[in-house]
Amino acid sequence: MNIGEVSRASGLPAKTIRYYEDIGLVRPARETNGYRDFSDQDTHKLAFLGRSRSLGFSIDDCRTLLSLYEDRDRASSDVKAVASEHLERIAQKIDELQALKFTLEKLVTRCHGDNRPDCPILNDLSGRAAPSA
Amino acid sequence: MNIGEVSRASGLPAKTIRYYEDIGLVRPARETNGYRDFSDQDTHKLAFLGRSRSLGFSIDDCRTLLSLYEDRDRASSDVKAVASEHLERIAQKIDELQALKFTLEKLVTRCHGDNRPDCPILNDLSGRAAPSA
DNA sequence: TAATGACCTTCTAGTAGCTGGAATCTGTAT
DNA sequence: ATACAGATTCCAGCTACTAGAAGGTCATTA
Repeated sequence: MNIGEVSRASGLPAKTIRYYEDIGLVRPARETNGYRDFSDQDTHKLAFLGRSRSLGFSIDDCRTLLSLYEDRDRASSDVKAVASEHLERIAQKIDELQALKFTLEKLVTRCHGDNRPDCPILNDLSGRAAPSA
Repeated sequence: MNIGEVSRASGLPAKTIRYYEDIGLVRPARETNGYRDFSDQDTHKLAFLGRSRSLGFSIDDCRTLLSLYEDRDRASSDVKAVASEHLERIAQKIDELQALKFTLEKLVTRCHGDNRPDCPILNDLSGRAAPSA
């Protein structure tokens, strides 16, 4: 399979697939003309990567997951550990963003948003008002 | 004021302050020995930047906010617009992350996490199970 | 005076994960 | 023959810093 087909099949841009080869996530064969020749397994691997990335796993996590996936003797606890840590980071990120959102909402609400220059948002940023978070 | 003092005063690492000069956010004077010489205004500006960045504004937003801050005739509606858009992006990011979290939680819960190789997480990633999101 | 150590300078390169673009080759259809 | 799609490589750029190297400056101490 040429890269274009694999791209359509996996939903990943060709550039991304080449990049994944660059960093050693896939190793497609080559045809005599130099074109990459992807096996079904390569394609499957790329779909796996696409799904993992879409769930927010880092490339490094993906590497680990992929090697666990290919290890028929892995323990599911190893997989669970990777996913749990990732989940933990996401939960933390959500908390941070929610705190930001809360602060920004207060500031935006307090700003009347008209033609006058007086602005609680700038006052906060400049440290001239008690910070809201 | 030397960069070290300003760093302590603003809470920003010296490296970051130099970087901010590089990209034109501050333009401190120079002493004869080549050291940067920060005015109170520079320091204030850096504190403004630090607070803005801590609220998650992009450098580009910071640039805008800073110019609005320094424009005594600005309309507060301009500031509010920048902040509202930022808020919007944050809210959207939170939504995305919550969807991820939901999916991952389901997967992690379904995985028993023991010594056996069978793993619903890998099954999902490999596309062998109906995706959970 | 010399040495030490803290502080400052500039420069380059690296981080994550691609993405865009240029220059060039291959394959297919007209 | 020509056009055009699709393939190749390589280099640069994106965000917002951060690490590190090589070296100059300042203040204190022996």
